Amino acid sequence: MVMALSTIIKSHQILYKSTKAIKLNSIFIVSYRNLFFSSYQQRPICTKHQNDNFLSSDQINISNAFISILIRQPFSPNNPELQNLVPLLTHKVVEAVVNNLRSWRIAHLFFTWASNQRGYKHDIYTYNAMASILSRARQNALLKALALDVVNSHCSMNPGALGFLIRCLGSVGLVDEANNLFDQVKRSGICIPNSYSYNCLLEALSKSGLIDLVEIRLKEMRSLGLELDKYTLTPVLQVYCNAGKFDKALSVFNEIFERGWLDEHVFSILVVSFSKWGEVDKAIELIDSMEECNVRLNEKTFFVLIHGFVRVSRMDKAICLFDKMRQLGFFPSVSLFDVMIGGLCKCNDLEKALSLYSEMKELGIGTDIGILTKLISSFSKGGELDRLLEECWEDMNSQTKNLLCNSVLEGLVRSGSIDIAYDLLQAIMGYSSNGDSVIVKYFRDEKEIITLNTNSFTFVINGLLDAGKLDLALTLFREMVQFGCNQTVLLYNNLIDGLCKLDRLEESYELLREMKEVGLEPTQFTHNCIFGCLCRREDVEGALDFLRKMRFYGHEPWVKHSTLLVKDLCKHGKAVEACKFLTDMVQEGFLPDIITYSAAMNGLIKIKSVDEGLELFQLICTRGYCPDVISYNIVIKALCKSQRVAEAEHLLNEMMLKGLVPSVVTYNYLIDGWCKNGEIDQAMLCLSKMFGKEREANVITYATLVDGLCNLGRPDDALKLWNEMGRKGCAPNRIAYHALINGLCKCEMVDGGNLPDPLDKNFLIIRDAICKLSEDARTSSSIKDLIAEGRIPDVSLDMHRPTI
DNA sequence: GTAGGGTTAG
Repeated sequence: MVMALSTIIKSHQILYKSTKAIKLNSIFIVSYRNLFFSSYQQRPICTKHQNDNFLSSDQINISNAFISILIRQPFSPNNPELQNLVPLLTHKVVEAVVNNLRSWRIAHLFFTWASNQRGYKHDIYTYNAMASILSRARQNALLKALALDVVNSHCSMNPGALGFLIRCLGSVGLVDEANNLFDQVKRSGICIPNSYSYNCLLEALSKSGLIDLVEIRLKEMRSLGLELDKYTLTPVLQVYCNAGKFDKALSVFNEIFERGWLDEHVFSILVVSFSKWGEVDKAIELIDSMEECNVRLNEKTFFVLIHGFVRVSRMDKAICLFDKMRQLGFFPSVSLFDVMIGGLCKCNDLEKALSLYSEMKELGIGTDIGILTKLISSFSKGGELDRLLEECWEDMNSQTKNLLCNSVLEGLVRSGSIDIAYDLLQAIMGYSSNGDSVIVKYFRDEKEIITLNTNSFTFVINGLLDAGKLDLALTLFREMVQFGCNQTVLLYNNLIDGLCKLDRLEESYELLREMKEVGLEPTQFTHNCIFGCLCRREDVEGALDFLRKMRFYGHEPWVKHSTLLVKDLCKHGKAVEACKFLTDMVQEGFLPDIITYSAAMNGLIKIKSVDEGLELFQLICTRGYCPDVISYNIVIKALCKSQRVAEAEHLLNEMMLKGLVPSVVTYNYLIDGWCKNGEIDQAMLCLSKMFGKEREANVITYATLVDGLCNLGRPDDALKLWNEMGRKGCAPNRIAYHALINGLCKCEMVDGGNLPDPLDKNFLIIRDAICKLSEDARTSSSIKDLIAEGRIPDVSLDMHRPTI
């Protein structure tokens, strides 16, 4: 065998070159490892895996031979070199090869190839080696297949091996597979699971939150007389904690306690859960009792807990833990100070934040610019920035002061103190400023060391723009150049945007011209600010001209602007012009979208005719647009309003066939159409079909139907529906009340003296509606008129009105 | 340092 292998290995060029006249001994491994390190970045063989320790030198060499073939791409199962090695395939070799290939893909190809070789069959160790690699690579599908393979192969396994496989499955969430595999091997007698196997399964089930299964398995363990240990109960505790099952978690915790298994991990699970449940006090109590048990939280748990407390703004407890942590001898990191100071700033406990900052300095932790920035933005909010500066100014070198300057500017702007920011900038620029802020004084005294940069100006200019101080922003923009700061595209954009929003179009053009002159390329945003302004002005020709210029830059006009233009034109009765604009846009190569066309359709319908709207609808369909629910709604509405409900129904079917889900608006239009068409039954049928769907009927649906029913002289049904509306939890509004009272008046129920008995529920409804309408300023006068005319009763006289 | 525009009842 040694001879045969020697021949094979010698046939490999790589090995031959690197190993020269090699013998089958450990020298080969060393040189081979070097080879991989240098040229293949391969993990060295025979170091990481326990199993490798037991490999004979033959086995090592065979594994190496396989690997050297496998890492040469591409892998081919019919490679004669591989075939030559088949007689040497053993479980140990397969395991070593799989474990030492860097690529899980190649490992799996090899693993599959091996399973197809005559005379070779995987055992649980090769399966597990592969499973472990697949789980680390998160190859769930392959891992699932492997688990099935294990079961079907009936390969024997001990409880430990079963546990290992279960953990592989569990770690990638294949918990059903783990559970099934467990049962299958147990049932078939392949393996008799022991406590360890069960513990592995419990851990997997717990991680996936499967409480029921955890309970079943635990019971199973108890009934089998298996010994429970710490590792059995810990996942049980975890699953209860994660599910918020407070009592059960506590009872498991107590069992762990009674059995003397309490450790740091168990404590941490419960403490972290308490904090997640918001039971901050209980968490603290538990930490105290841990001390009695001589168990310490570790640093990571402290960190998690403090973070958690800060997140829910329980700074008192966070401070408590922070102190405790330090009492226990942990040295808080700068990131923990960051979290604590950040939390205190958020809660506006600036006093404490500042004192923590001092402590941090005393501990010799350097000034952190992130922490200072947090402090600065809070202190500037509280107007006490000077106190902070007093505290930290002396600790800062000129570089830090310089860095801090922009943070101060940013903090001031962000906290809304744009005036102070502006004063500060002016002071550093050497201009006199009106402001007398202490912050300004600090920096003004050291203005020589402060180098302003583009960011300094950007913060303040943007702040001024947000505050609506466009002209001040423009002045600063002009001045920044003298301080050697470059004007940027961002600044030009923001200023142009500001000008356009104020309809100062000429100045925008001026800035646009200027930015091009200084070699800054306008962006889509720049152009669209101006395009939007032209659209808002309803300047169709201007917009089209500008759009042609934009095309030169390859910039697309934002369709929201075109839509706005179309909508505004339609609003002013210029639907035809709107359509012309769209046609021109298309000719320029810019295609409107379905929303723009919907706006145009709606306009055409309003101003011209239903048919012209429909025509546009058909046209865009033939051009490949897919109308959405709203575009269908627009045409359905048009058809319903003009008594062409059958056509509307046809469109409803069409949209549903396309997979569109009609909205409540769609149904409301149709319901109104049917009501007006005298097809009230159809309308009521529609209502009944809307129940239980996502498109639940709303107050408009009911008001429409109430109106419809009253118009058909069915006041009793209208009142019935009104009751139903209340039962469904749909609150009536002013329009609905109006529809009811008006409707009832129309069918002479109210003024005809046919009111229900005052003790009747319907009477109360009517009275309530009249009250509501009387209370509303928009309807009170017309209600008064109706009362004066004697058409409806004056309910204000009714002093004994029971509440409904 | 980049959005959000089109459709309901009396």
